[in-house]
Amino acid sequence: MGKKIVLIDGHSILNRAFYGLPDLTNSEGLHTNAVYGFLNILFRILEEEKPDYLTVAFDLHAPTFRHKMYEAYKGTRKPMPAELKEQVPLMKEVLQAMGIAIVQQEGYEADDLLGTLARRAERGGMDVTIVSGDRDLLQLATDKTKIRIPKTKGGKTLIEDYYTKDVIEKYQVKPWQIVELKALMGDTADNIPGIPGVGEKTATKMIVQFGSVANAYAHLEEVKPNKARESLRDNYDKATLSRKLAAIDVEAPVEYSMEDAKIGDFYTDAAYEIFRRLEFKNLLSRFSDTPAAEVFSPRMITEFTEAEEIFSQAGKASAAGVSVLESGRDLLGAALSWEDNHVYLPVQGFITSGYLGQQLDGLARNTEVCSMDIKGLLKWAPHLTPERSFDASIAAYLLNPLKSSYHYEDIAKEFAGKYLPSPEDIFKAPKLPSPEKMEQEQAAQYVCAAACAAYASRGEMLRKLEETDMRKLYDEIELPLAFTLHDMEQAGIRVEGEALKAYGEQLEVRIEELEKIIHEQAGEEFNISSPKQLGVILFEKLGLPGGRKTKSGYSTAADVLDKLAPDHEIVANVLEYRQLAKLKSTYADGLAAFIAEDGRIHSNFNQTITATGRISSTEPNLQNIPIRMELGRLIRKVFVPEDGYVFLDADYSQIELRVLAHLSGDEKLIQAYREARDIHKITAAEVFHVPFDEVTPLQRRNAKAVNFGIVYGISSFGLSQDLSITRKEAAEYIEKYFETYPKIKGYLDGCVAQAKEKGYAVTLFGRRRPVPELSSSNFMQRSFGERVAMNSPIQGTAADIIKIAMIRVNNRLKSGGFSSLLILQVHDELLIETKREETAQVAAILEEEMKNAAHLKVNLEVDMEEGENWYEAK
DNA sequence: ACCGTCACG
DNA sequence: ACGTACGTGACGGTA
Repeated sequence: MGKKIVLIDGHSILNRAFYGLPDLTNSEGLHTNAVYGFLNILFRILEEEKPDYLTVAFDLHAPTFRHKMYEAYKGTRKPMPAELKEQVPLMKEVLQAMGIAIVQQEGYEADDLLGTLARRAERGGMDVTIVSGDRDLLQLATDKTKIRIPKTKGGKTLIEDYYTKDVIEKYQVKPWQIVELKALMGDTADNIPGIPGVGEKTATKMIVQFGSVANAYAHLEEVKPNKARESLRDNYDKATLSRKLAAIDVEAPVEYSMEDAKIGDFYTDAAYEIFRRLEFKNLLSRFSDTPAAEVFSPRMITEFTEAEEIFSQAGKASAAGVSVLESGRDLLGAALSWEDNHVYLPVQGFITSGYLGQQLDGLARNTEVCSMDIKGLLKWAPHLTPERSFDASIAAYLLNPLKSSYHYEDIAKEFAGKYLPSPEDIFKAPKLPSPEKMEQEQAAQYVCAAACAAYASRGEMLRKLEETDMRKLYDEIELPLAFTLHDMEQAGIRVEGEALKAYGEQLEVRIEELEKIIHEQAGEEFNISSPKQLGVILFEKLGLPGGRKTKSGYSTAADVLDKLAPDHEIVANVLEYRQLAKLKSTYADGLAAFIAEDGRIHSNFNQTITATGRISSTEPNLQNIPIRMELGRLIRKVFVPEDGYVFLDADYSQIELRVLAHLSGDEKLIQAYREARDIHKITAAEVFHVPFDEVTPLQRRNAKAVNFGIVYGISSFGLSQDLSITRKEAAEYIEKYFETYPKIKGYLDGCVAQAKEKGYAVTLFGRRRPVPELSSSNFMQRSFGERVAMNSPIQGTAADIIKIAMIRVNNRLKSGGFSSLLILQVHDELLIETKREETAQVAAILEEEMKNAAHLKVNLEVDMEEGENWYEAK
């Protein structure tokens, strides 16, 4: 069988990959999406083709003959974005490290190199595959040379293949005639002029009829239609030049040795090193002999006396990794990892979950317990303390809060240089099996690896936290907070299931009514919940003026429909239907599904999700329970305290604006808060130059929107959208605002400048958020980065402050022997289920700790309510 | 799995 | 010219 060579058009594929993939950066901020996409396409091609030889061709930057020629014709190629430009040398470096031949030559474009090498290889009896995103290359197709064109469609890469017959099928001409086609129709992307007035259709007809441009001129009188004939006659020079521009040189004097192109082992040390630097972790797994082979077989402990001995041994270490395997409410086993010891203790016989918990609690008397998830561990070992714990996920989150997940194998690799087997490696499956189905050997490896990762990464992570000035943030806020969040999750919140059900049924009645009315008004039945179908009904059948568009059709978002409400009665009904459907599905039915056997909902509070330092709530989300609309707000009546208890709810008054006053040091804003009056009204009075008492409600509303805008990273467009005013007016408001509070602008600009310089934004307590978007050449991305740089310190500082308050409130309730429980946090609000007799004391503690969580240049004010349910307490 | 929508701060 | 406000999570529909 003949040998096979794959030739790749380097720039073209890099380009495709760049525009086809979202922006990726490694933690140094280096853009890597194009390189990553290129490699994925490369590996796919190699798997499919299994070639013997491989070469990648690049253009050199020096102007070539053909470039010069089309510069003469308005050379309007867009400059390469900086994010792509920096990846070109990187790509070459990667290829070199993988031992892949690169060909590039002064005076020749990649096309010419590819064409020349393809012909040479074919003459040598080889099968040839050329990979490019550029259809120009189709002229090189033969029966032995296949052109492959990758296309990204909806995230998937489809590859179109062309031999001679495929080109004929698609373009009705032979491959070499593509040149003739281009000579006539031109190619704007390549700045080939072509013949004016001749497009694809006419050109194809002519070439099918005459075979070539030269022959068309030879039979000029037969050319039809008349217009094309005249244009052809008048533009002989253009045709000749265009043909020259379109033709790929297949006889370039390329210096090239087939020997260098022979495929060897890509998975070299150098390649490994560079993949690691670029953080291509799923490509790293292709390295068969990587240290990922570090498989350890944990010692299995099944005898009670052995277990005793193990805990005694581990207790002598200064630190030990701990991880548990659980299923629902059961503990299945625990792993310990310290120094060179890896043990797994399945729950069985005398080794009960209670025993393991006790031992783990005991371990923490002298040993620092290192875990990937301290909050989760607390379920089994409730007496752990922040003083003797380490949480690797939280540390990793602080060091880079932008990651979407914190897997133990990534953390071990990054911070301990350890290559631990991932769950996929261990279970040889793409997804983690359910705990009860795990083989015990594999379960042991898995749980032990997690324990090992936490233990082994501890030193380096703490060092990095010191280095980044976040050690205090970690020690005094984040780690203690995990304990507070654990308490809150355990506490849960009582929900009246029956009342919730009744609420849902009430909604259902009205939903069915509305459905009938809407279908009647539309004149047909359709799914109102489908934006697609709704769009067709509203904008096509009923002919309403369709405004904004989305990727998949008309936008039917509430703000769009609001504007259409006067045009047709159906719109208001749709809006009401939407509102009710949301309440029913997400809240009435949604929440009911989460009521546990104790009659309470135990939400998860996640500490390692948000970019800014806020916590998030899931399964269910209790941080977005309706309040703005009365109908939704009623749901809060089903959230009730235990008998003999009441709710105390306290929220910070405009904490973000107060933080802004502090961070900016603007005396005027600080003064406004010292006067403790209505801040939006004061702002309105100042911005609109009217006496305080004459501020109209509209002026106050506008001022309030500006205040919000400032916190979000102001833009005139955003403000204009919010207030339904012109951009110009919005810009004027902003300008007046900056005049009113002169230090704010300087502060915000400083935030951007600092984030640009350092690469991250910082809160008052040292929390960092990287802002890689700031170095983007894309206007939209960069603007986003600027807003983020302005918003993150404000939102993040507010998050830091309420976290401090939570920890202190919770600790005081516990140490003070109170029965009251902190049960919810909603960003600027805390909810306590308070024993009636303790109400006054708890209220005092809550207020005191919230107000004193931070001492800013303005006081932190707290509004507090008491109630028999959450509706009343807010 | 992704989009559009909408609930909250 | 570009086309957005910052931060989340859950749902139903659609591919």
